[in-house]
Formats: sequence, structure tokens, C-alpha cells
Amino acid sequence: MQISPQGAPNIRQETVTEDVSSTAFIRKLENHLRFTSSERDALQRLTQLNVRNVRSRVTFIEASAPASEISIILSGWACRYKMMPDGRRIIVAFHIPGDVCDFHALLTTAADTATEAMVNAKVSSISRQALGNLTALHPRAGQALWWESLVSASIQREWLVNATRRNASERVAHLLCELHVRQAAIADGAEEALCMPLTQADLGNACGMTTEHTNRTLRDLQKADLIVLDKRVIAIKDPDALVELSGFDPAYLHMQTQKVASARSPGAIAIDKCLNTAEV
Amino acid sequence: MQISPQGAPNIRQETVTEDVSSTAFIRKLENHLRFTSSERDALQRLTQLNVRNVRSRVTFIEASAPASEISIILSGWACRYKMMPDGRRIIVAFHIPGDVCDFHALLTTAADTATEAMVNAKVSSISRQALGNLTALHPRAGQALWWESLVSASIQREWLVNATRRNASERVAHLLCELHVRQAAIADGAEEALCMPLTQADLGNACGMTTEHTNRTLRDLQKADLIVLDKRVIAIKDPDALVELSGFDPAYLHMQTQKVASARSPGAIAIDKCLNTAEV
DNA sequence: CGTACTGTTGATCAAAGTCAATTGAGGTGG
DNA sequence: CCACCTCAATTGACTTTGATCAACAGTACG
Repeated sequence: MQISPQGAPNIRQETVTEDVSSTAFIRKLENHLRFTSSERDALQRLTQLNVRNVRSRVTFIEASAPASEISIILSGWACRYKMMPDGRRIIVAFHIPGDVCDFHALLTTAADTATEAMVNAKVSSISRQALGNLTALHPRAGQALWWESLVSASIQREWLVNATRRNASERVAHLLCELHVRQAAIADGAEEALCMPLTQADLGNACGMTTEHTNRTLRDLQKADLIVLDKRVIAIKDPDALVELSGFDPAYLHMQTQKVASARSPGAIAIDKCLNTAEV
Repeated sequence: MQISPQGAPNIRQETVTEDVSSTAFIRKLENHLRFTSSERDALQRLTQLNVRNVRSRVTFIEASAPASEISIILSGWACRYKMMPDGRRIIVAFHIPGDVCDFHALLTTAADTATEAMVNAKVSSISRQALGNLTALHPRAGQALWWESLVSASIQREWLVNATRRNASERVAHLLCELHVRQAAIADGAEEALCMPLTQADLGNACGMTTEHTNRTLRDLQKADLIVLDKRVIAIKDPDALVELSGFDPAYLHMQTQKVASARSPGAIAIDKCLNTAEV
């Protein structure tokens, strides 16, 4: 599972110096407050200090690793997972560009989750030290980070509801709605941002379902004309119907209302492996 | 569900001035760092500024309420829940003395969960304003609070795993283990602290199970000699076997190791309604 | 052109939900 | 002190959702 992809077994990640964008990250934080330009600059600089490329399906944050830094997804997708004693893997979160994927690293105790890139990704790391300097100088930035961690927790709660109280179709539909909205909130018009690199296995795992049943459920949703399956792409055909079916209410995402609204705009979204062949 | 108990339909809560203890709260925060006595004093004072009694089964934090303060349980138990559109209630967290039960109040957006007292409880409220003053004066106290919110999130993740990947017996056993350890960590020898006021319905709800199946599962655990059911009391008979059965690993609670160890000590714990008749 | 995922399909089965009563304890009021 | 009420716990019969097991097909990539 955490096997390096073919071709570069030894080079699991490499530091990059080229230009990368941390706008998604700052945009997400600005859900909670508006930064001054100096605050924004400080965040921008901090997120570009230490950026690395991570190859698809590589676990770049180990559960047992002594954590001394937090990581932010700059591009690509990642999933956070827990391992069961019997080796089963449970996805507890998806992380898209702009997401901080290991707030728990701020705790002094050992991490209980690992994080894997789902496609080739760019990840920025900020040391606890650097973070301390930032919050000392820009307390509001620290506060925004805390808030962001609270939003993560809120999403986690909704996932519990999703997996325990909704049936298979509702679960999948709800997760698609969530990803749709989160995705739209960080998109800046670029179609790349609207690409969701999810396998059916990942999708099902996150919903607490087997791959087989996920597949059948997706077929049902297609039969009902809510989505379209084509090769390895899942396209949302009827967003409103998905919202209706799953009882999706974006309040738990704690976004500014206009960002939520923008996700309601028509237009299909593809969930596929398009990013797998992206540059790295 | 959120009906006031018989006898005092109009007096849902009252402010108390008598002496209350915030040691559990401070003890929990000291899982992460050791406070100076001035920090401890500040926290102590802050948690005693605004204390109220909440009657059993009263929702004291509404989901829609404009949140301007966070609440800390001083005594008694509470549960955080979400409502489904169809009126079903889903418990997403249990809160015991020392727990902050609504970190999300720090967000400027609307809350997505409500909190109900499961027995008569004492709750301290700290305004966002007062909290700001505290963290400005004592940054380490603010940091400890952030950490505490990260621990909450970690517990939330484990609940997702619990509800989706373990069978009924394992789920119940795992939750009993968690509550056992959390309870032991704040207990200071008083037997009152070792009393868990949980109905079978609550227990099942938190595990994503029906009341009926929870009841049958508890019978099974009793048949296997892991617990003892007596009237409305669930007593843990074999803690080690419960840990073994459920695959419980306390790492996700992010506690100091000696606190976890103390919970391994023998001695049955009662889960009953003993606190329902407590003073209020 | 083989190797390895990812996706697809079918048959079977079991865990847990649903529906429907009933019991028992504790508190209330007369 | 007793009839009564309510809530929590129990129990049984039946149903259903989704897991399990077992192949197999399509794609991608070296």
C-alpha cells in the first residue's frame, strides 16, 4: 500500500525550488478573517520555505514519526488514514490543496494517523519553531490556523454521521457533495482544481464501505441520473439531486456563504486520476 | 428529547456561586505542559467566573445559538449531538468533567452541534473576550487549549473508526475502554468520579447502533464475563479482556503514559444513573 | 505483451435494523 | 400505602443492507 510507484523506488520525494502557489491555503484561512498584506506575505513566505514533491501513493507522514512540523498541501490530493491491528486501512480524511494535513503534529505525543499522497503532490512543511515565530509576530495568523483545525474537527464529526446514519447511496452522495464544495472553494477558475483524483476504493473506504458495494452504489447513482461514470471518471450530473438525496447541508464546513453558493453552480466535476500524470 | 425534567419546567438553569472545582480541567490541560502557579491561578479564576447548574437532559448549548463563549464541564456528563433532518439524533461526543465541550464556539460561523447534560451538571462558561485576555497574558494556556481541541479531534477520528470498522461487541467494548481511561485520568480518588451516567440508548447511539442491539450486545459481553449488568449499572469486570477484544490502544487520547497506566488498575467501574439524583 | 491496478458482476450470507410487545424500577400524587 | 406514569431495559420474530467470496474485464505502463 505505501509502496513507491514504479520507476523511482528510491527517490520518494525531492525538494523543489520552483514557484508554487499557496493561495489556496491563504484563501482558506481567510474564510475566518481578512489578513493584512503583511500577514499574507508572512504566510506566503512561510509556506514556500520548505516544499517537496511527493509521488502518488507515497505515505509522506508516518504515524509513528516524531512530528516537528505541520504539512500543507499545495497541489494534489492526500488522504489521512489509520491502520487497524489486522492491517486494514481506514481513511479518516481527504486533504485538498490549501489543507493542513497534520495539525496533530503540534501535540507532543505520537501521531495516530498517517498521510498518503493520492496523486503526485506538492507539500509544504512548516516547523513548529517557524510556526511559533509566525504566531508570535502575527497572532491573527495563529488564530486562523486554530480555527482551521476546528473546521477539520467539524468535518470529522460529519463523517461520523455520514458513515453511521446514512445508507450507501446517501453516504457516497454526501461525500461527493462535500468534496464538490470544498473543491469549488479553493478553485480559481483553473480546471485542474476541479479534478478529483479518487479511486472507487478510496471513496468507499472513506464511507466505510467495501469496494464492491461502492461500485454498485455508483452504478445506482448513475441509473438515477445523478452522476455519470465513464472509464475512471465520475462526473456529477445533477448536483442539486445529490444534495437532496444525501441531505447535504454545508454548514459544517464553516465557509463563507458565497463560497458555498459558488459550488451550487451547474457543471459536472470529474473525479478521476487526471493528476496522476502531473509533473513531478 | 430536550424536554425539561419534571418539577422545574421553567427553571432550566441557575447561576451558582458556591465553591466548584476546576481541577479536572487544569489537570487535563497539564497533560500537555506544566503550568506555573500564576497560570494555574488565572485558569482557576477564569473557570469560576461564570458557573451554572444544568439539569439532566437539558440541552444547554443549542446548535443555532450565536456562540460567544466556550463551556467547560465541571461536574456531571454531557453529550454533543447532531440532528438529522428527519429528527434522529446522533451523539458525536461524550464530555466528562474537565472537558471543553464547544471549541467550535470560537468559530465565527454557526455551530453545527448541540450539547445536552446527561445528568445534573455544573458548567463553566468563558467568554471569547475573557479567553482572549487569558491567551494574551498567558500564551501557554492558550496553547494548551488548542492542544486540547486537537485531542478532541483525535477522539473524533477514532470514533469514526470504531463505528465503521468494528462489530457491535468491539464497538461497545472500545467505547467502554475509552471512557474508563478518560474517567480514570481525571479521577482524584473520589468514587463519584468513577460513576458513568450512560443509558444503553446513549451508549448505542454513540456507537451507531440501535438500542435493542446495544442491549443484546451488552448481554453477550456479560455472558463472556467481561462486564456485569445489574439493574441500570454496567460494571466492567475484566478490563484487560475488553482491551483485547476491542483492540483498544489509548495512544489516540494523547495522555501522559502514567495516566493511561493508572486506568489499567483493577476494579470495576459502574455506568449508571447515579449522578441523576445529585445536588442541583 | 505481461504485470498490476482498478473496476465489474454474481451468488451467498450474516450482522444489525425494524417492528412489536412486555417487564421493571423509580417517582408522583392522592 | 397504593394506583399510576414514564422511561429504560428486554425479548422475540422477521427483514434488509451491505459484507464476503470468487471470478473476470479493462487500462496503463514498462
